Amino acid sequence: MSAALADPPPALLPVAEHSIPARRVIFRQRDMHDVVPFICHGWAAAAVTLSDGSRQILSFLIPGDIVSSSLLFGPAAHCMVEAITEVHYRCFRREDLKSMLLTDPDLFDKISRLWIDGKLRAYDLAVDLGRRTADERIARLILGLKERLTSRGLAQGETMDFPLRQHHVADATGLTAVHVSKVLSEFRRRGLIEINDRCLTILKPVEFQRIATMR
Amino acid sequence: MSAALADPPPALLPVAEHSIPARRVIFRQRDMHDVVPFICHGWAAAAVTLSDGSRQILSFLIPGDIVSSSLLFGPAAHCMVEAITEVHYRCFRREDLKSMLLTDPDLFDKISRLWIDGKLRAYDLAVDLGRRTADERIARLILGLKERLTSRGLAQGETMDFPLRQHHVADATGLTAVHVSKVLSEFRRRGLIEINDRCLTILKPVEFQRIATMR
DNA sequence: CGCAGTTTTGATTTCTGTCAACGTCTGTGG
DNA sequence: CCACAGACGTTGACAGAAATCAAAACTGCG
Repeated sequence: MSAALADPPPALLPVAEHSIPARRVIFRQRDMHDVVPFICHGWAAAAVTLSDGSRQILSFLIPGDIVSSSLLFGPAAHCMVEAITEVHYRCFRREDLKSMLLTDPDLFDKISRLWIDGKLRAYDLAVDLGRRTADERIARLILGLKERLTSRGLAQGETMDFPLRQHHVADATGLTAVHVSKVLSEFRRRGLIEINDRCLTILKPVEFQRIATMR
Repeated sequence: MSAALADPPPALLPVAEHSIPARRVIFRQRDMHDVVPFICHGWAAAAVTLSDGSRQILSFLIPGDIVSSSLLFGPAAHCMVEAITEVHYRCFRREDLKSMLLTDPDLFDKISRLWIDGKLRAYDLAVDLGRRTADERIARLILGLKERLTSRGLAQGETMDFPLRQHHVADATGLTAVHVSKVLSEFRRRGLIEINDRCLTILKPVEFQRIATMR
């Protein structure tokens, strides 16, 4: 189960709410903020862009996620965030959160959990990118998303929303969109998964899981 | 400059000091601890091992590093730590650190800095593994280590201790030891670096830097 | 000395990227 | 309602990067 601040502390009032259309950048790598934004609706991606234009997506953000958890501690976001679908998010003042943090040990634990989870996911990503094949990476991405969605009550059994384009999958797995297309086609051909209408269903959970955990 | 707790808070006394010989595991992925260990001498590696035996090194630990920064918040280390050289480290009680954390805002900032740095390095690693070639990854690993050593006064100009075996470099960069050997040979042949006696010197800093930042 | 761990080198294979062409879908404006 | 443009997805031929395999030399050490 992944930690999330699905219910922000009731004493805390958002200072702003925003709505952003799909494919729009929410904020850039060098931006500074004194607010901490939480996603309440839609999907986004946190990414880094290299000077040759290639991108690495570090994490997909779904409802309940902090947009950039380093904003909890300082004004630097450190990565670019882009809306995938239409996104609604709410901002809280960092100063408010910080002072609550020091007085409310419960909130402190919640935030620590959030941080540790984020770091573990960053490490998992590194392991995937460093040591796994294209098939494994893609299967693991899908299963990881499904697990996170499930833990927030946002999945329906083996079916889940899947608004990602193949280039998102490519940018997240360190592959090219062309290769992602080939791997997904092969998954479909083998009857492992099905993608219709921006929804993904895992048809053979056991076999699919095996691909993700080959090593 | 990378954050480090080179000088632990003076009021805090280590509850234990240890010395571990080279190549010995300091602790395992599933171990639980109520102490937070800091390296005071030697190099170690934090790694994850997959079931087929392949490993991904997530970070090299040098003097001043917390052995596993997730230990600040909970008893789970989440990865294996192995000594590369002989290592000396000191342990502090998590409970002591935690209660100081809530009273001493200065320490709080220091620790936040440490966390953010750790996470940024995890993200950098993911970007390197996902989007860069073997040459770039190896050059960046070397330069990253040099920078961290320099910021702690542990490097001598363009020369630094380099106790890593080629398999360490391979495990950290997602490559094989064979390929690392070929790339390092090529670097040497081009007169970019020199490795003698477990010491590495960057002979052409500008050119070497360029390899690391090609994209 | 002998042994285990390391490094080097070359031949070959596998995986993934690149390039290019084409088909589909979606939303927009006439 | 249709035409069109841009984004997206698919496919095949080919190229390139790194892995794998194998053998041999080197290193440090009990």
